[in-house]
Amino acid sequence: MRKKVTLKQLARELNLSISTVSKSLKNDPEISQKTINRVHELASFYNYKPNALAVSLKSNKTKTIGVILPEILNHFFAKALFGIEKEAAKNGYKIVTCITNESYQKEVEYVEMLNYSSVDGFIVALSQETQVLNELDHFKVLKRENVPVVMFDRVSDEIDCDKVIVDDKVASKNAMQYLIDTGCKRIAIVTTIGDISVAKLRLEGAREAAEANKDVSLINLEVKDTIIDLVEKESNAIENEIEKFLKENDLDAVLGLDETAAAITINISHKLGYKIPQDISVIGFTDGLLSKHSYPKLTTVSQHAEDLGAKAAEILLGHLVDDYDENYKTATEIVKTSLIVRESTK
Amino acid sequence: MRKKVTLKQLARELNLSISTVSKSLKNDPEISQKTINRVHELASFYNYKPNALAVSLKSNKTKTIGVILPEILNHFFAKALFGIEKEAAKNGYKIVTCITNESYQKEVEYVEMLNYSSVDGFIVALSQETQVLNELDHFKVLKRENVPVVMFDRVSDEIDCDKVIVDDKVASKNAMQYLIDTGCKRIAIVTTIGDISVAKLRLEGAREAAEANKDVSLINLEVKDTIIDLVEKESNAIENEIEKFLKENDLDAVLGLDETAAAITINISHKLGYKIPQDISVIGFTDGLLSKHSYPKLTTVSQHAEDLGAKAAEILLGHLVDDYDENYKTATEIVKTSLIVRESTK
DNA sequence: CTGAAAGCGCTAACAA
DNA sequence: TTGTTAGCGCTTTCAG
Repeated sequence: MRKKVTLKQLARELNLSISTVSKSLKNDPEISQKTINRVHELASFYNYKPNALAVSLKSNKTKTIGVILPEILNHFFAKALFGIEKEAAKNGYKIVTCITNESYQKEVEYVEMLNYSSVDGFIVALSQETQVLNELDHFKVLKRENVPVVMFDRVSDEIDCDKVIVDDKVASKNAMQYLIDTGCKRIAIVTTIGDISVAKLRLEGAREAAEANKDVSLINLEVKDTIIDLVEKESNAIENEIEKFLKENDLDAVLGLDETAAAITINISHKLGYKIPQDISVIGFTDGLLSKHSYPKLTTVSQHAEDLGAKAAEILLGHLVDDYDENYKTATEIVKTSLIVRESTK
Repeated sequence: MRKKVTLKQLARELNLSISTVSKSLKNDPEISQKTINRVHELASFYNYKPNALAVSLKSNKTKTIGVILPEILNHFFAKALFGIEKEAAKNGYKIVTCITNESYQKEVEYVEMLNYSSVDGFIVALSQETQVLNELDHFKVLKRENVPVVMFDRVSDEIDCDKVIVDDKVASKNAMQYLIDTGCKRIAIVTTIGDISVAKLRLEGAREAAEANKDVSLINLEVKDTIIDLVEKESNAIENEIEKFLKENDLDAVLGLDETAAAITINISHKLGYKIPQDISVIGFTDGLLSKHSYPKLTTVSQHAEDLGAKAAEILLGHLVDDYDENYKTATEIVKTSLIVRESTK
């Protein structure tokens, strides 16, 4: 078993002191060029790399950011993670990812664990349960210890930190307006994620658009089920509920507040013999795989998840530089959504 | 800014030496119960947690495992990651995740970076490019340094390490046989992932099943496109190619070697007015979101990605215990697949 | 130009 | 029962 080479060993082989070797590796001008060359040569011969742990212990920086996500089996968060990872890698940072599975308890544990592993900062999207309980002390600790946090998508007003969100309300309003503009009058909202902050905003936006057009009626179905169940189960319960709802209501459009709701609506419509978009228009949220591979393809609100993740990472990394002002004022960045019109609307 | 409390501070406040405090925290029997109690009390008052970096530097263990995935915008890998994360968390391990985006270069960089961050071990699924180039020196380095590696799904014979795979050949054979058993005779194979190891195995399996039934004919379409493009683009090119293929060939079944291929086949069939499964049966691989939310729902080979990930983690963790035998013989674990019959087959 | 020494926070062998 | 010391690998100040 070959062990990793250390400064000490290089120093010994070169008959130099550890500190000289260390400085040489950094091309410190106070070291002679000749020595610097000798050191570099041997170092690259052994493929020397400084031990990251030791550097971190000394510098109190790990070049690691903790990412806490509620789910990963969800295109939106997967894509955001992708954006985060890309941005982090570009700047020589690693990410350590924890998935709370929408559990408050897990979230608390992970925040603690990562904090004690000395991550340099956090990127967080809150779990559903955390949002419902509105318990955020675990983040207040970070605040007190001055660990930078950036929240995205699932954020909380209780915590004063940088945030990156999507303007869900406007997005939803626009989507609704699009349906209205294309002649839809009896529009239903279908959601399977009623509990979380973004769904509430989306609902509000849709309401506003509907209320501004007096001949439009809005019907609301909230499928009571957690997000996790949806992904894990065959989810017939949800489908049945949506089927019943579609049969009982005479609709000409559905706005799904999440991708699954929209996808299921499309499939149930087929089953019931409704033509899309002739009989019924459908719009969804989150431009994921389901939207691209449904039939017909789904018109959808794209939240630009990757950009969102990248943006969150960018902001966090900005706080990780040396000369970071402790008393700076936090900001909330709003990433614009766009309505991607495909074939499920007129 | 409140800083984290250290042993030193506890020691000072208690008028004890650092080592006494350290031992007390571990309930070392050579320390008096009284002292132990005092220490514990103050420690929990300050919510003391040992600095993970220092512990790691000392012990040469980080309680972190490096996970290298080709993609994350892919249900299979996302699910595997979920399984890994769960298993790791259960054992007090963190994971640091890197996404190669199917690039060899990135894979090399990440392996190096994580190795020099002293992860305790690796869980890897090879990138497409790595498999095509068949360049695996970056893993041989790990072998030499005795860093445990477990590969899953996308593995290589060149590397002697534990592996967790799915029996793709058998799975594919069974899927094919199922089509044959339900009366299909003119069966096509559609794939968009021809380059990677698993696709080749799946193709082989399908061939074997077809050849064993002499009245069955097999037609093959390999859509030349990388996986990444598929996910990122609207991918009309692929759809057009599949559409042309379906029109030109008189088929009664399609076996998609990846989920996307199967999902697109279903949608194109709708477009062409073919009834599923009456006119054409479809089977896919990877029981992801698309399979559950297609219409009709897709009969699919489930690779049990979560179990696969969990298994890989379990094996790796087994090597991370103290008394690990250096010269143990590596093994390849095969996770059974199952055919989930839904509505896209007779 | 080079080296000795202290220290990051912790553990563990050894002394007292 | 408690404390001293050395050391994990590195950086950095200060001396030589």
